[in-house]
Amino acid sequence: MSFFSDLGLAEPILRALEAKGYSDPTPIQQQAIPALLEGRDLLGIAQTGTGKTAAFALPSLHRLAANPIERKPASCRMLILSPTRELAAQIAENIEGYAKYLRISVACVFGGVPVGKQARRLVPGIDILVATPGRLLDLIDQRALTLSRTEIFVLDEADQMMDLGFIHALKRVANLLPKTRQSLFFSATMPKAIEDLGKQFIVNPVRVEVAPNSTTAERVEQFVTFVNQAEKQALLTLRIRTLLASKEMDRALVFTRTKHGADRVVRHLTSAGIEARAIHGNKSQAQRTAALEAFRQGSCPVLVATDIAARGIDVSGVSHVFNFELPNVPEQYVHRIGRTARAGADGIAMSFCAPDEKPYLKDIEKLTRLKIDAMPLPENFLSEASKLPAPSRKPEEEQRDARHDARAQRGNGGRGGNGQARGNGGQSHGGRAQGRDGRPRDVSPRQEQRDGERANDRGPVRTPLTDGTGGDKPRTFRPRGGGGAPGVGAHRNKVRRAS
DNA sequence: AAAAAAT
Repeated sequence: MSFFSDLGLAEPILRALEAKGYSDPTPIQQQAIPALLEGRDLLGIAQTGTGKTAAFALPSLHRLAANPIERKPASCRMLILSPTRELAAQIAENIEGYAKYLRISVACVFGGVPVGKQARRLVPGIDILVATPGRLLDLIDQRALTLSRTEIFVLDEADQMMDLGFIHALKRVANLLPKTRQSLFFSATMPKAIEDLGKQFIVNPVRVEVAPNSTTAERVEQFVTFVNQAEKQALLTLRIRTLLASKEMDRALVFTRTKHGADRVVRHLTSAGIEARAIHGNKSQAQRTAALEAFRQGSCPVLVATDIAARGIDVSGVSHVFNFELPNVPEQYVHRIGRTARAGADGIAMSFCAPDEKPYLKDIEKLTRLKIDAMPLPENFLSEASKLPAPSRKPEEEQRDARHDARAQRGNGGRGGNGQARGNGGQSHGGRAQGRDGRPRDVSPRQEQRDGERANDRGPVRTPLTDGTGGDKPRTFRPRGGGGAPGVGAHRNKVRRAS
């Protein structure tokens, strides 16, 4: 059983595989395809890069093509749900390739782009629909789609889809599906609680497990460097610069904990002359698509991402994954480093661990049953770090944020929003710019600027990065709660939360 | 606590 041709798939499917150069099924495909051809439900546990998509797409294509019932308007015969737009697009693209020689139509719907074209595509009905949950329900509510004739339901990244933020939408979708259907759940990790929850949606599934629960991708070499949060940026810049210079690095994916953090890292790298782009949920869909495309094409060697890109995203030549911050859900670590060492290639994962992240590292090592080797800081770290330039600012974005804050503070005052753009620099709003307690609100200055001012107030600041030699960018290192104005930080948080 | 996902 080591060829696709032994698995009983229809000839046009085999031809498409041949055209792609695939002849041997991966282990998960060997196990899943026969069961799925029989119409069984399936719980698939497999690391990414093991051929998950083909494992469910090939037998489903076979079954759909073998039973060519009349296409009904505004319906789909097979529905695949994905947690991110990029992953949905990638799945659809792969399936289109496998369906090349079949009369099977494939569509993909997700948010962030106009809905009209997507809705029109569904009018005559579609065979295979790949979707993210929000837009799918939107189309259903618009009567552009019904799930009453769906024969096959696939949940990719099932554990994430059953997370709190998704479970509601998932339950709605599940309720709209016919009772008799084939259901497939796939996930790289499958914690027990999630598996139990999933059993509500599947019936007597075949369980296919390729790697033991939560084991780390094996060919990824993993390291951890213990470093203060304030020094991480310099460390990342220097590491990437060295790896690029020595041609050891093809593409690097850098994960941050927050969307803001991703933008910050990009600014630092860019100002150090390293081309980098960010992808996260606050970017427009156009920006997200462009960033991923530039990364894929190779015109941009560094992609900085939130966990939006942790799962499934398949880009060849990702030689390095950096965890700028450690994920606090250990499973997420396995997903992240699975972006490298794909399809037989090697990969290196370098994690930065600040003192307060050590518990997360423990969790990760426990889950992967692996002790991650420590990699020391470069010998010349301090002196090299002090030579790095200050990051560039992003004025438009700052202004937009500031305006947004101000508007939120004023309440929804119709279209008064452009007042601030003209002239008086915002200060004249003082009368209204007050917190709820009536005290004047600190509207404009950014935290970095405050840091700078404070540094000047205090005279020379000894920092871990500059050796106290006073580089062009003083990096202040302020112990929490120490020094003056402890209320400022909390106040700022309050303001930001109001937006 | 953060991120993702509809407008």
